[in-house]
Amino acid sequence: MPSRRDAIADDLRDRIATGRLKPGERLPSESHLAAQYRVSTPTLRSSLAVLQVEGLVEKAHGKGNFVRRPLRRITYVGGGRTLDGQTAADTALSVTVHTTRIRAGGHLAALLKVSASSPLTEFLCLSHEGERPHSLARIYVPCDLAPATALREPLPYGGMTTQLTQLHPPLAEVRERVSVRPPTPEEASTLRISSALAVLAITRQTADTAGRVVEAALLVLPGDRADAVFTTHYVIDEKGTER
Amino acid sequence: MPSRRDAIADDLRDRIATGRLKPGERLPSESHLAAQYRVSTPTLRSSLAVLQVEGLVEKAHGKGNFVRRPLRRITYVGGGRTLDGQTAADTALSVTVHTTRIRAGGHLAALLKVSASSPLTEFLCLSHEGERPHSLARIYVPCDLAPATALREPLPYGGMTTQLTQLHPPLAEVRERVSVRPPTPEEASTLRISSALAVLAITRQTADTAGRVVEAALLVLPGDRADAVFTTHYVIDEKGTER
DNA sequence: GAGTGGTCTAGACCACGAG
DNA sequence: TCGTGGTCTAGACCACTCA
Repeated sequence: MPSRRDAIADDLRDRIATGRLKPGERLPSESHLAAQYRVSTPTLRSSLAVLQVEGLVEKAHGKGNFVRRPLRRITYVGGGRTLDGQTAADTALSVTVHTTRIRAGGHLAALLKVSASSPLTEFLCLSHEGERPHSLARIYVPCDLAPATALREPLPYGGMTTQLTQLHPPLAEVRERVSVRPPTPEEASTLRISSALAVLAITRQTADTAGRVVEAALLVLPGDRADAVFTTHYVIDEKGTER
Repeated sequence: MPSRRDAIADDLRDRIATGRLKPGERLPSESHLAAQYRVSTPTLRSSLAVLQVEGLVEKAHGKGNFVRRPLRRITYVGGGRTLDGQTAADTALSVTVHTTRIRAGGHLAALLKVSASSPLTEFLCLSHEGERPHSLARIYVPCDLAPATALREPLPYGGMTTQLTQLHPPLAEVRERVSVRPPTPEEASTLRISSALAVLAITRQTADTAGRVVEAALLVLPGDRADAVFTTHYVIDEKGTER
């Protein structure tokens, strides 16, 4: 037997799917809905929570619950085609970059395969699509690979990309690990997502032909809007099929 | 100011991290904990819900709340190295496969780039690691590529892999789309995960050199245990850097 | 100030698991 | 049967938004 919560969530989901509740529209207040469905407000709120993690409803404290506008999906393209990973070209993204010099701690040292406390340049990137926060990226590069001017005049977004593709030795391999987890409180607030919504977390390592890790990135994308796409081509040589 | 819920969740998380609550151990009952923390049971339950989506606590109706044993991570390796995508070799996975003949609906037809209602063979794979459900895979192959015996004697897991790598024309490209979403009720129950825990959903298309999609797969992995790893190599030719 | 959602309470009743 | 978690109630009080 379906619970009241799920039954109400199903009904509201249907009202959204069939357009009886339109994108951007405000739902009746929680107390009104609770009265309509003849349940208590906590029960009704748990129904809304279901729709919230599905990305169908957006809550705004003091204003109401709103049907989410059909969300433009974010597509992360893997494989190092764009080093920053964002399809920054087609969507008008505004990006703020903070550049800092830090020292590798335990986690970062392992990621970049450098000794602990070796100097790194951190690019902290927050991209917006209009008013809406879009994604969060922390990119780490060994200091000798980052332009010395980066601290004073931050690179434009993607500037590090062209910088790296001209390296010697050249780039050889991109390794990306995708996982899903709840956002940290900071991530939830900067991305303006509910802490109940999972994020897509991508850890990227880029290495050159000498095996040196020239870049590592920690990317965080809101789980309800983000996809990551990876394309791998098989290469045929004389001996058989390889990768 | 942190809410009571978060404060209690933080405290319990700390008790788990420092080993004062050990893996597999049963927590005090919810009413006991509520009394200890001097909150009502709904408040305490919401704290446990936080730890639950973080994968630290497991609830068992009628038995209690348990600290999760450190979970062996599932790593999906992308790029078609193993067509089934599971690292079946090193972990003792038992897999049940159900083979069915179906007709492509709208979604599947688009995925396989075939006309609607063209015949497909579906491999419904549920893998277990010991007692614990591990992952769910629905693999679709055009009927003429699936061995005719598949319906009577289901292929061993991975059998379709070797079948496909020997194709003519040979395989050319694997395209994988990773996204995160809440599980469907069926997925939640077959994978034995809470419906509040997001899953990693991977849609895979494998094409041959003629551009024909020879396989499509819908993979579902529990979000608290799963990673997906993609490795891309750059190929250098005389003209410059390519992929 | 009026209305909204956010948090929390102190219970009630039901469903499940184990002895 | 007993203790457990699962669901739900009918409120209270606070914080936020907007007129």
